[in-house]
Formats: sequence, C-alpha cells, structure tokens
Amino acid sequence: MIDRRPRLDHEAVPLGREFYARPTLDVARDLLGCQLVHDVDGQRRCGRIVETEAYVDIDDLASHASKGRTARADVMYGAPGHAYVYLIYGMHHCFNVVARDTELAGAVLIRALEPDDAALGRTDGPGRLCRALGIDRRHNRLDLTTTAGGLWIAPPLAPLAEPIEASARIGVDYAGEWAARPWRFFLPSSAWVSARQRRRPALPEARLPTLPPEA
DNA sequence: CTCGGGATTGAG
DNA sequence: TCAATCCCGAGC
Repeated sequence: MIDRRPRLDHEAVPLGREFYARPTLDVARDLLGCQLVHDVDGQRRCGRIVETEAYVDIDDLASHASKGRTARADVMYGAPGHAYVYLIYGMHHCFNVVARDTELAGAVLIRALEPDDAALGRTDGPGRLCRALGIDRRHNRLDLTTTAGGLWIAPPLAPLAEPIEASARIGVDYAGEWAARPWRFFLPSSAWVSARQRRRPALPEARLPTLPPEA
C-alpha cells in the first residue's frame, strides 16, 4: 500500500517563541522555506512557505495595527508566535504570524505555499492557501509554538537554494509611501509565486523617509 | 446606529 | 474590469 501522506520530517518540531520574538523583517525572510502545517481530523495538510509580507509597526499605514489597539488588531500587540487570522472582502481569510522584538505590534502575512500534496489544490495567494489548509478565524490568536492547536510551523527541510528577493507589498496602495517599501519577500524560482507580481517595483530603502524613532 | 472600504479572488 | 459579501473602524 502506498503511503500517500504528505512527507514531513518525523523529527520536526515547531519553531519556538524565540524565532518570532525578533525584528518582523527578519522573521518574514526566515519564514521562507519553512513548513506550514495544519493537523486536522487526523490529516496533515502542509506546504513550504515561498512568499511573505511584513507588517512592521504601528507607524506602517498598511498595517492593521496603524489604527491603534483595536479589537481586530489586538492580537498583533500580544505575544509573538500567535496566529492573526482575519476575514477580508467578506469571503477570504488571511493567515499571519505575530512577530516583533521591541516594536509595539507586528505580523507577517503568509502569501503562498508549495503544497506537499497537489490534492490540496491551489496554495498560491493568501486567501487560497487558507482555504486549502482549512484555516479560518477559529485559528485567530492560536499559539503556533506548540502542536497542541494543530497549526504550527516547522523549520526548513533543506537550506534555501537561492537568494531571497524583495518587492513592494501587494494590495496596499492606499498606504502611500509605506506601500513602496520592499517588505514582500519570496523565492523567485517558485512556481507558486505570482509571475505578474514577481518583479513589482519597490523603492530602495535609502530613498524612503526614515522610520520614526521608537516610542 | 449607519456608512465606506478592504493585506482577495475568479469570472467575463 | 468588476462584483461578491461581511466585518471592521470611524463618526454621528
């Protein structure tokens, strides 16, 4: 009998709190190549993260945290390593991980996965990957550093084979100059990264206004 | 309470 | 190019 379970290192353990308790931009880059895992109903759904976006702090007008500690964004102000899941356009979910070191609030949006099993369906795009893995708002605030909740992230199964590329974030043009920052990260050779958005232009960091000093 | 709009997607 | 569809945050 053929074992059709998605492959995953049996020794894999979830990334710990210390992984997420670092600058959000570092976490966003380091999540590339990691395995996002959802164990549900005795089944494992997982895939390799190939595209992320950083939402860095309360000054970042593209971030939900920029409106203050509202009911929705509250989890972004809480402990790193927890899930932030919200509904967008009334029909799609977006999955983020809370990440920061000294900032007030931060999160990384997971935008695309390479599925371990093609039967999962499409996992390119933040809404589609949530649908494929069965992630919804029930998972909001879930602790990702333990397997107890069924949703967690494991370190890469192999070192990255290529340099990370960066671009402007997608769908946040309302955020003015913040939208131009190169805070979207991806593995350029992955077929699960949108070709159309692949080389979305971003201003060099040096051309952008300096970040305000930390409070 | 109403109102405007969204970190998206899929169809036409 | 456009609409689906419901939640959130702002303002009265």
